[in-house]
Order: sequence, then structure tokens, then C-alpha cells
Amino acid sequence: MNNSDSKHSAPPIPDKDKSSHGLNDFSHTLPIRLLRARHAAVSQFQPIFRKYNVTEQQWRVLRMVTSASAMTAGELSQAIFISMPSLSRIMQSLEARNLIRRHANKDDLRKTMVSSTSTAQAMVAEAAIWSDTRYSDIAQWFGKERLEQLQRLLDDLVQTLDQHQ
Amino acid sequence: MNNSDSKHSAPPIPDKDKSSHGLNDFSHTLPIRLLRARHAAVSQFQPIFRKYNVTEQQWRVLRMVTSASAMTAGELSQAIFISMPSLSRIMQSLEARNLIRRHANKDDLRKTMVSSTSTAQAMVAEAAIWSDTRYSDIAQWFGKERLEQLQRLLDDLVQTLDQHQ
DNA sequence: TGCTAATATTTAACATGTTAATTAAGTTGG
DNA sequence: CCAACTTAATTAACATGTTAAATATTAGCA
Repeated sequence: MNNSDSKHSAPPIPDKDKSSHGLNDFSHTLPIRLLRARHAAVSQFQPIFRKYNVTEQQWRVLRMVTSASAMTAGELSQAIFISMPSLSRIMQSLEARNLIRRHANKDDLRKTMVSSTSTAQAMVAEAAIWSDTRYSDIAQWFGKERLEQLQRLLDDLVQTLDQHQ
Repeated sequence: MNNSDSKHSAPPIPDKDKSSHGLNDFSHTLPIRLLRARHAAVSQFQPIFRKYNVTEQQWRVLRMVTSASAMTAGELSQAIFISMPSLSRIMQSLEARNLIRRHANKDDLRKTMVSSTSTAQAMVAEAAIWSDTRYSDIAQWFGKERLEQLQRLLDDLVQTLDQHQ
């Protein structure tokens, strides 16, 4: 599911190339930094995944579907950034566990409407308290200002990179 | 390998929960933001992956191994943030393609030393020019200062979260 | 020395990521 | 109305992520 501590804790980086501008240390490229950061952030919520025996991706689906009234699979995919093929498989397993339901959209039979069951709603509601607290903790540890700044920079980066093809 | 445009372009987010502090829009949590940002960043280097027919992960291995003199599999794993099980499989395929070599460490037979072949070195050297240019482009588009600020924040976040268990 | 614990890597099993192909249902223009 | 195109979702095939177990080797210590 995830590896928090046993692996990936304090990288002992062997060097050679540290070329001038500081962008070419291959163990600290922007993609790797983003990966490490995401890993660290997700790890904070590991207890929830363990408690309900779901993966992080499954949890993203459950949270989103529970918070929204009812959405199509495609909207869900874009909202939580999981590709349709992955989402398709995830929905199968969540439906088998009676955590979500799928019905065809009457107005457009190509579309699938996804909704959460009361079981899932109860799970998410219960976890919400814990999750909110964790988010507050992170904001406090890291600094509310800096966290918001980071999120702005991330959004801006995406926008900038998307614009340039 | 990656999906740049066809999927995941402009999320039409249905709402309901926007609760107060702005941290609970489930389609904009920190982990999802980091995921989107990483995706956008990696996409910029897609031409390299296509040209040499490697995945992003395989390219991380080749770049790291080529830049370092010779390292153990474990060091490599931590440097490029790929878990040992994944790395193990990746090394198998790269070795089969004659892009890397593995030898046992004479002083400790448990350790595997990984090195790049001249073929891989040529690939990386050729791509380096293009890659450096791309990095400069990003820095220019986004702003050198802001990019460095973002990287600092990411490193700090990892450190903060790691400290708090 | 010999037994036990720790370390490095691999393998196994299952979930997800990614690309391409497939299926089904809507849309459009003649 | 229908053939050609588009869109939504699924399936297929392969690569990677994740956890646990297996293997091999080394370190520690009675």
C-alpha cells in the first residue's frame, strides 16, 4: 500500500555531478522532490487506510463520491486525478465491497453515475474528524502561510506547464 | 507511460463541501496537488522517454547510474526514490537491454554494484543537452526565484513531516 | 566456533499507472 | 434516415507501487 519508514528515510547520496546551477543533482530533480513530498504527505493519513483496509486511491474515490451529490465516472476521474482505466478497476472492487453504486445516466447511456453507499458515508464521516485534525496539525507544524504558499505555487506550476504544451 | 493531454486537462469539479478553511475540497488536497504537479513536470520530458523507449523510472535509473561512479542498488533506490522491489525489476529489464551492469561487491557479497554501459552513457549524454534546456525553460516560464522557493518548500515539507513521525 | 540477529536483495501477490484497442451510445452532415 | 465521426467507459497488456515473505550474506556475541 505504502512505505512510510522502513525504506526511504534518509538518502545517503553519492555525488559526482553537482553542476553549477544546482538543478542537475539527479537525486533532487523537481519530479523526485514532488514524489518525495507526496509520499510524505500521504503517509500522514496511513492510519485511515489501514483502519478501513483501503488504498489511498480507493480512499480518494470514497471521499470524493461522498462529498459530491452524484457524478459521472469521467468527472470523478478528473477531480481526483485517477485515469479512467484505473478508476474502472477501482470502482469494480469498491462496488463489490458495497461501498459505491453505479447506474447508467438516463439522459446519456454512455455515462455512468457513481454514488456512495451509506456504509461508505459512515466511514468517511467517521474519518473526517481525524483527517481534519491531521490537516490542521500539518498546517501548524509547517506554518499555515507557508502551506498556502506551497499550494499556490503548485497550482501555478501546473498552470504554467500546461500552458507551454 | 503518461497521459498529457487527452485525459486530465481541465477538471470540472462538482462541489458541495468547501468547508471554511479551504483545505477540504477533496479534489484539491495537498497529495492530489502534488500528484498533478509531478505529472505536469514529468510530461515536459516525455520526448526523451519516447525517443529512447524508456519509462520515466527507467530514465531516473539511467541518469543516476551514469552520473555516479558506481553505487549499490540500495543507494540507488534511496537516491531516486524507487523501492527495492521495483528497482529490482527495472534493473532486470535494463540489464537485458545492455544499458546497465550488475556485479557483486567483493567486500560484501550481499550488495550489488550497479553501473551504466557505454550505450547508456551515450544516451544520457545526448539527452542531457535537451534536458538542461528544458529545465531552463521551466525556470524561465515559472521564474527562477519561484522555482527555487518551491523546491525549498518541498524539501522543508518532507523534513517537517518526517520529523513528526 | 556456532548460534542468532541484522542487512541487502529478490520474489510473490495484488493494486495501480499507462497506452492502445474495444465496445456502446450519442452526434453530425448528407 | 444513415454512414462517419465523436465521446464515455471498459478491457487488455505490460510497467511500476506496495507489502510481506524468502534468500543469501554478514555482524554480534556467548
